[in-house]
Amino acid sequence: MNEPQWWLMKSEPDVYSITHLKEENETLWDGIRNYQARNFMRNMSVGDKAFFYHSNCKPPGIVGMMEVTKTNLVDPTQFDKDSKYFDPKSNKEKPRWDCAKLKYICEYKRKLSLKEISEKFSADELILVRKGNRLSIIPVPNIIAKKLLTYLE
DNA sequence: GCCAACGTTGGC
DNA sequence: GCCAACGTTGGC
Repeated sequence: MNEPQWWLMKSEPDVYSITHLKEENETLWDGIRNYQARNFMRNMSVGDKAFFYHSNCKPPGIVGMMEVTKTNLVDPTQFDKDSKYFDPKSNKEKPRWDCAKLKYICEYKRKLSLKEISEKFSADELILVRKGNRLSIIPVPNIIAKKLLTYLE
């Protein structure tokens, strides 16, 4: 059994927050329309862990933990004409976008803000703190994940 | 295949 | 609202 890989997954709390996930227990992480982020998601394995990051809010930061429960799922929103994620260039024979299913693990008592993360990590260590980073899904090396956890627990 | 224009993300 | 950093698009 390999050690689970860690990820950092961003969501705007106005759209989907850790509270929503807690209520649902499990969610399809759909709407990813960036190829790099999609490719990262394709590399996820069941049992992997992810930090839930609230973006575009004050302050942005890590608020909880999730676990990957299913992978290689077709993102249904690409075929939904009423969805903002509808993609006319995709087709059911060869779907362009897929997603994973994530399960709620916990919400941290205290948010670890981007500011704190920036103070504790260098840009080399963590993609998240690199200026201009816009990826909504980021792999987190295990050693970095462990360091993050020491500030969260 | 190059590259300029344009769009998006997201912190500030 | 600004802007940096990319990704995407489309003309050539």
